[in-house]
Amino acid sequence: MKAGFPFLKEVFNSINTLPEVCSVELRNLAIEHEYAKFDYFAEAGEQVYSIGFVTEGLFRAFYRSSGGDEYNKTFFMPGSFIAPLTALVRGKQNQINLQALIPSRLLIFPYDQFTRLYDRYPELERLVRIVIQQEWAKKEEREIALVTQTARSRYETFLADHPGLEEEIPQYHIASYLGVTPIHLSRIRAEMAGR
Amino acid sequence: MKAGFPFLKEVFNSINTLPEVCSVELRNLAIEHEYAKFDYFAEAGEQVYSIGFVTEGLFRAFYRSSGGDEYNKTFFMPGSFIAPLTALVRGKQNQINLQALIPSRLLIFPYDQFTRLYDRYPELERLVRIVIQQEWAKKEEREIALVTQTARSRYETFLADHPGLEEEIPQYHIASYLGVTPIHLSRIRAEMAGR
DNA sequence: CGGGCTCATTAACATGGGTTAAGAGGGCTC
DNA sequence: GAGCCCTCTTAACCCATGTTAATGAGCCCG
Repeated sequence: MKAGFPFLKEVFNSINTLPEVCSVELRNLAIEHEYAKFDYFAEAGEQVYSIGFVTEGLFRAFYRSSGGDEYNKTFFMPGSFIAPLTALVRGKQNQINLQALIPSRLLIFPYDQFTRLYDRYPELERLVRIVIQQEWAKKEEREIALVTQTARSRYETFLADHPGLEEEIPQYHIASYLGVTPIHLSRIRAEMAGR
Repeated sequence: MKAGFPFLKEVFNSINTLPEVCSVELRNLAIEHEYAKFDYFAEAGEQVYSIGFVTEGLFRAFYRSSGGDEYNKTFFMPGSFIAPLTALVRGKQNQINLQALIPSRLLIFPYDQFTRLYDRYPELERLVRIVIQQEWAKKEEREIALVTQTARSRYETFLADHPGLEEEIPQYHIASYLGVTPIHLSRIRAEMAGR
């Protein structure tokens, strides 16, 4: 039961130390859930109420355009928060799909109960603020890369940032993350190998 | 003296109500500074120590590539926080230029003293968390738009999101924000007018 | 072992947007 | 009013990347 919780506690404490009572409340709030390959934690079109913490496996966040094309925004490795944040924050219908790419496990928290803990544990709110700040900084880097770098150098950055991930998932997921077609990624790979 | 402070207080209270003592401390911490057109609040290459709040005018955040090309990330209207957040959070050298596009005014806070207030005023930390969450959501939308939409529809979105701004700044700033050359923006405009 | 899958590669062609260059219009200053 | 600078536009050409289509490799399953 809640086998992933010690891992969560370890990750949280490395960001901002929480009082023991707060950890206990978090543990009581969490449910642990297992995801098979291709299962969804959240889907576009739904109302959403939860945030998750990845304890095992791998997820992706992707956006599906009206034409049906998919664009991968982020990969989530163990130790990350995973949440349809925009929908939760704005109370709007979710636009972002969160899907397991391999068999995975999450600790899941009801968002309203989680945020209600902020009132009693400012340490938790601080932890969340810090995590979101870091995510904001990552997004800034990615935004700049998308506009100023070529697809090839974004691929090189991806390889450096996600060691080993290339072997675990199909290349079209990586292409989608880079914002190019699988055909073009294939060309880039040919070009990199050829010289 | 600190003419912009009532405006800051109004904006802050519309996000999360702060205790009066906290407002007083904030006011004591702030210095007000005037910026002429093209003055910088922060420049790439510096160490940075402050966050600002725009009370009048207009700023842009831009990234300058190694080749010297500029890419505009954000425009800051009155009522916004403005800060080189990535550099502040990571303690690294700043990469992002923050520049006034018209004569402007900021309320400026030393970042370390501002964040130290979080310990005594969780309400302030909550306010910051909420603001950053909203900014994160905006960045998500922008990221998706950059990858999935054509330059023309990004321009249409820009016009809807920034009413009136087009008349205030040169078009090359808008082009840069859209991630295209001024030449191409001109083509888009011709195409939109022609039909 | 043969027939479908899925995924990656390759080629031919199409297109969005970059680059270079030239010119036009508006607003300065002297 | 002449010259100058800054901004925007237009045109010609070029390249990165998308699209469509065909081929091949690996794999699963009956």
